[in-house]
Amino acid sequence: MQYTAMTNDFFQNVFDVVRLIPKGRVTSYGAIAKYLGTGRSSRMVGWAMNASHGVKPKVPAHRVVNRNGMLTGKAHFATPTLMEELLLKEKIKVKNEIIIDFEKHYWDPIKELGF
DNA sequence: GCATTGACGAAGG
DNA sequence: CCCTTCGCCAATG
Repeated sequence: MQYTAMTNDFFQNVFDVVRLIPKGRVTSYGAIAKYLGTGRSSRMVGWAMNASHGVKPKVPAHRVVNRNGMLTGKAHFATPTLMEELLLKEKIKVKNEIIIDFEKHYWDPIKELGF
């Protein structure tokens, strides 16, 4: 596959940040976007995740949800239940496609990694 | 090349 | 509290 220079760079950047998310923690698309400096372009983060399938070192996309803690991207996984299962393995409980105690598991790259 | 869409988010009604 | 609009930008039709 061939992306434009900018997107390719952006994608790799997003993947790198997602891989830095500690186990049992989650973050939001907007937080990643802000950390990367793209700010409001949170959609591009989601778009990047869409290309994360089959990427080599595995990208824990299941640790990335929207700002409401909703598993909006679960439909894009191999199976509709895979995302919930992966989160559950990391002691993150999910109810009705929403992460319980989302703020408790929230991991902000800007806050944790520093800006 | 214009219109629509999207794993988002904030603001307005 | 729910719904709509706007911004953002790449991909797709």
